[in-house]
Amino acid sequence: MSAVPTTSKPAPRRGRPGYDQDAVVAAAVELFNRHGYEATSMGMIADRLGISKSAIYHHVPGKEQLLEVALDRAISELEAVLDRPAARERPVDQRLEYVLRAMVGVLVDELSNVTLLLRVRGNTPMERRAMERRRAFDHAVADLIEEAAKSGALRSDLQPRVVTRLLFGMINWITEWYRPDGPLRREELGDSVVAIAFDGLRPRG
Amino acid sequence: MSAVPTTSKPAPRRGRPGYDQDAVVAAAVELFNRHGYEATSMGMIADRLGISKSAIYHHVPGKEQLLEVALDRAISELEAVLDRPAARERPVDQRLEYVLRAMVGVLVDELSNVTLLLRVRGNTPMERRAMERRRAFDHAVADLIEEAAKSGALRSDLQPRVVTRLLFGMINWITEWYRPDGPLRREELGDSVVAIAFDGLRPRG
DNA sequence: GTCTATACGGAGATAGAC
DNA sequence: GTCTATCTCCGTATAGAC
Repeated sequence: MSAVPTTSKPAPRRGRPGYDQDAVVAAAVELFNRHGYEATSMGMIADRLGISKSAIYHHVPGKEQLLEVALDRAISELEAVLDRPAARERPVDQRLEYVLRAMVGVLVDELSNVTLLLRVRGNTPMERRAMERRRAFDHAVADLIEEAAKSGALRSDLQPRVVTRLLFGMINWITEWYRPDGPLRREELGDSVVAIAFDGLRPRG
Repeated sequence: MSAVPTTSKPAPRRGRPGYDQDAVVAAAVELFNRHGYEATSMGMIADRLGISKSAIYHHVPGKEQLLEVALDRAISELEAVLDRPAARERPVDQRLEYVLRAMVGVLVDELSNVTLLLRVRGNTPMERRAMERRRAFDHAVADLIEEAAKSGALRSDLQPRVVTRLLFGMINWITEWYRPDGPLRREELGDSVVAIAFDGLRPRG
């Protein structure tokens, strides 16, 4: 249903060599994350790629589509997590644990695009559409947490909504510091998130 | 030592009525948080205040100082937390708990300014100075966490650096969703953060 | 403390050549 | 697929009147 084709064709392109849409979008996303979307000019993207401003318009109709392609990719990957069998066919507490780990995985794999998604403020209709999809995803995970709390798998003295926000904080903030070329692997990161979320830092007696 | 005076004079100003620096900065910060610093124009700030662009230059030498005043205020409040007696003169685990709660308090009290601080990307020397102060604060809290881990007050199977990042995520992300006019009070929020951080979500048997 | 008028550069986007 | 040239609008900042 998305208006933006992902253009992920692994087949070698024919014709004159040069950039394809994915490469242009990737360069744009890096700059959007550094300077903000609105403050990033087409000239900056062109300089980064070593081509002229107008050449970008061959790959994409305008600046906003550069953002839209990246946001669509990020939110689609997150949505896909909830459709996986492991996120649907288990006891609630195991489903929640799986989803938290999977969210960390998507964040790491799609770090730039998800970073961009999390920074969108809803200043245009397109941004609001992306935020709405994100909000639906957040709600689905919140429902999972509430279900787990009602089943007795989670402590009952905390508000599920607040818990959801705080867990999302732990995970979403990963985009602000994680570096794929660093020493920490995604699996260890997921383990740490789950460890704190379920058991906390105090040693168990 | 900051180059930017805070201009917090509660005494009524004399002379011609109009805005003072604090009011101009407050309006600017709201817009910076919505559109990003670079994408916010002096014209947008002027429109918000109902004055002309050039009138702003009476209160502040330029756009960058609007940012600097806000960042200085945010980081100063955070730094002050670590100087409080309660953050220095107790067992490490109690000091850590106090600091986490106090960070939540500062975030809530200085929500707009701290939000802005957390979104700075280091694109100018001034932004990098603010980030350096923030980094020093983060390091001080990280040292506290490491000290608590070594003393046995925290479990030893998690890397203190990763723990620090995840705890900062829970807290810093509060700027993305907390609304002061909402039903959740700062004390409850601090309690929830501490509860998850130390004990996690699993019921204790 | 605020205004109007203006300087000057850079923004997104298009036309049309190669 | 990329280029140069150009359109039109908006950016920060300044000068000087009230």
